[in-house]
Amino acid sequence: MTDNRFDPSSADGRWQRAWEEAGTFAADSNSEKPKSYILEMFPYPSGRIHMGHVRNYTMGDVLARYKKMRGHEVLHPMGWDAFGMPAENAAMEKKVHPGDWTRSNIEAMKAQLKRIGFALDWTREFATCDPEYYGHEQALFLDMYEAGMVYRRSSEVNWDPVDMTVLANEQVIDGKGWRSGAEVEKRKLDQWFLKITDFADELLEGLGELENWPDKVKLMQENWIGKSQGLEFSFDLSNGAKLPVYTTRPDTIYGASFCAIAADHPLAQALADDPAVAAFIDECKRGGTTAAALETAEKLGFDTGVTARHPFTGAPLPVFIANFVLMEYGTGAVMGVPGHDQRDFEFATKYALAITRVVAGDISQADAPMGDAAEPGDGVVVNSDFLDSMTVDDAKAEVIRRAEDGGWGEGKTVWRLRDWGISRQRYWGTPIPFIHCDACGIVPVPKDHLPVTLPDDVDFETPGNPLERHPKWKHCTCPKCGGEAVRETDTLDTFTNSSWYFLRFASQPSDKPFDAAEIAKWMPVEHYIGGIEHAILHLLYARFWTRALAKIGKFDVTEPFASLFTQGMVTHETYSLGDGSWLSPTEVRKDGADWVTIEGGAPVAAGRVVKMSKSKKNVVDPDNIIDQYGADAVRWFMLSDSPPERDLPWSESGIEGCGRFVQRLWRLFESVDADAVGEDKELARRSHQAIVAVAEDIEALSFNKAVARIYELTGAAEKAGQSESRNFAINAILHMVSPMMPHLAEEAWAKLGQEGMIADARWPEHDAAMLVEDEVTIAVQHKGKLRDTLTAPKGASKENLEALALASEKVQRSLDGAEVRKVIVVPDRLVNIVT
RNA sequence: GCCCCUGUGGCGGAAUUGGUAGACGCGAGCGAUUCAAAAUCGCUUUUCUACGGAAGUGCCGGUUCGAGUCCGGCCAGGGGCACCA
Repeated sequence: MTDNRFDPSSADGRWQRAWEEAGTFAADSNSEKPKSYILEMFPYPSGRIHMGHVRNYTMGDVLARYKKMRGHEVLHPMGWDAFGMPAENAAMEKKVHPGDWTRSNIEAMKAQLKRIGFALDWTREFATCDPEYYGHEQALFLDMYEAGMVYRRSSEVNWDPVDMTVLANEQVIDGKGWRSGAEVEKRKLDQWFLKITDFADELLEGLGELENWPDKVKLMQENWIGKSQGLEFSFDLSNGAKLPVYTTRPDTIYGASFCAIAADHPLAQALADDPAVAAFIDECKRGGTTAAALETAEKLGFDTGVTARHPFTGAPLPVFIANFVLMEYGTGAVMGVPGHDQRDFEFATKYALAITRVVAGDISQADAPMGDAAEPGDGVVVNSDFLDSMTVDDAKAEVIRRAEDGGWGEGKTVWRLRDWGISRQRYWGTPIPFIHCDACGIVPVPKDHLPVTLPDDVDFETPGNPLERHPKWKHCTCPKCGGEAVRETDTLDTFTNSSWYFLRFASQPSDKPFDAAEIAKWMPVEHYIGGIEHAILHLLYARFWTRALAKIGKFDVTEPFASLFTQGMVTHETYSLGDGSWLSPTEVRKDGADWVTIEGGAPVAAGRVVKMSKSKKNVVDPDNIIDQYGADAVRWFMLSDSPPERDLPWSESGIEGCGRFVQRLWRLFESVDADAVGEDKELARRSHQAIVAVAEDIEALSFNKAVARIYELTGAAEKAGQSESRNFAINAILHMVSPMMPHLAEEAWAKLGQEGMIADARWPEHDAAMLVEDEVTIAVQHKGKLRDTLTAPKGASKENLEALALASEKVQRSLDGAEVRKVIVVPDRLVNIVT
């Protein structure tokens, strides 16, 4: 008796080795074929592959394998985003070297990835902590320095007191460190910066050409870059100084009743000799920056006694130090227009300042009283002398024109985006390749001295930067004067590592970061797939690096990722005991309709379906699932049911269903009678239709729809009697599932006596003539409701369809003798009778 | 507060973009096979129904011969930004 089951435990590994030995997925850049670069965001080597990785890489894998079947030369690489703080945390907690910890994690995760059978080109694998990689990164950084894109300045930084490092604005969430969760402090430090603001305009404009990016991500980047246009002008102050302010509403200038400056504005600092002023400034700095604190924070001001002269009316406006004005945005000073800005309104109410209407619905409402809130909306300008009855937009332009003509102000664009602070006081990162010399100042490390490598002997017993404390590492000679000097001990933010890795995958010469000709062959990435959490940081930085390197003349690519796909999370039900403690899915079982613990049978509450996380214990380990069901069932599950951009709820019954389908397909493949003859036209037609539809679905990344179509055709083939058409259908199914369930497909391919591997096979051809149905089902409606369906030959005339519809007994019953006023016929689709 | 997205059976979700709502999967039920079980196969599964039908895609209204799809107004859930002048 033959065992007619597919056995993944023997087949999976066998085919994985076969692909590896044949070099099936190694990309040949000299190939004449059209090129496809498929990339998933490379993982941080945290220790284990989780289901989120599996979902991400399965999607990319289906695309890579499909593209190969379509005759493309595919680059589908994998590597490791290997620098970062968890390695240092592990070093501190477990007394291991960050490098050793990282490399053993890579080892383990690579073995896990290989078990899933991904079509990866492992020959291009690298980790960002390889000195070769970060050495080239240092070279690129020096190129950017030479091009004036890097600078150093003393700046107030976000200091994380727990991790003892500086954080980028992007890494501060609600005033807390993104990793430690500690309240972030302000400190002044000399920091390295990348001039991303020089690229603000093109990064914003470039979004326009990214047609295949989700609107959501583009919108988030647009908001992050935050372009606004307005007027910058200076008030003459009563103390003889000038006060530059920035406003996006110059049209409301006649409504200004005060000025407000930030607590750390130079003018405020100059007045800080007065203890009352100093006390107020201190109070402003203490204010929390959390969402909740801001929501409830009262608008506070301190009248400096100085007044500003209104540029048109000459009226004296009081100048306040105010807690709601930010030094980092615009000029750190604003004109307060209470009538049409909510913050100004609240401030004016508190300090009894004039609230004047200068915008109204129309000119006749100029004297309409203000309500209990500002009116920031559109309208016409009133109570504003020469601006009266102009639209808001015209008035803006007019005020800017007069300011420029009068030489007291100019139209200006202001960005929310700040320069990217890249200094990190950390060991496990790319050393910043600069040397500090007392005689020569800051000197770049000569390129032939690169890489500046990290020392191996480091101690993590005390917090802070181990490079700073290292006895020898930072001491060196100045490349310029040969005198004693010290190295820069800051390392680069890890986001720099992931800002160009896709270039290194495409081309990896040893003597330079990449080769322009090779980059031209592969870039841009055709499909980039990863999590929505990188919508701003990583994706903005990678776009910036690509544009910066293009500007230096490294290549012609401006946008690195032609199409972006952000996949949803893998979620799972949560389980908890009465005391609120979480239980892992392996600790519970279903007892009838209820959940109980496996040990002890205690009642368990099944909670919300949320992202798999260690803290909620609702994680499922891919390794265990692969042991149980094989790689193909897991891959199939990842593609089934949920649209890829949405969350995928993991379920035990779902994976079981996938395991069943793997066996069902195997039985179908085994049922092939190679000598079968005869045509089954209906099945043949459905096969051709599926070939077209599944291809379209895969190209649109609608894997759930492709899966559903494969189920349908499988069901039809199972029910059909033996025929050539049935063999054609099964062959089509085998090819269509091969990107999704490659091990099963190879095993069946071999068993059916086919040459070579299906990984090298082509996507099946369809016959356009076979797609057309000869009969169609026509819906018949009356009063907008479906009354009957009828079968008609495709292309039947309107008259025929109308006659057929009216002949229907059900339709006649519904008409009940009513007069037919109109009949709408949509050929091959429906007849709608109007009475 | 501002901006954006999403609401369809018990569940995940389809619906050629204005043309038969609920494909496909999961779950559930009934049956076949079996000494029994697993596995497998078949049928049923939106709701109500006086079995003729009627209602139904978060709610209210509109446009249309026809609305899950378009428009207006709500409600709920999720996400992003956040004192950005």
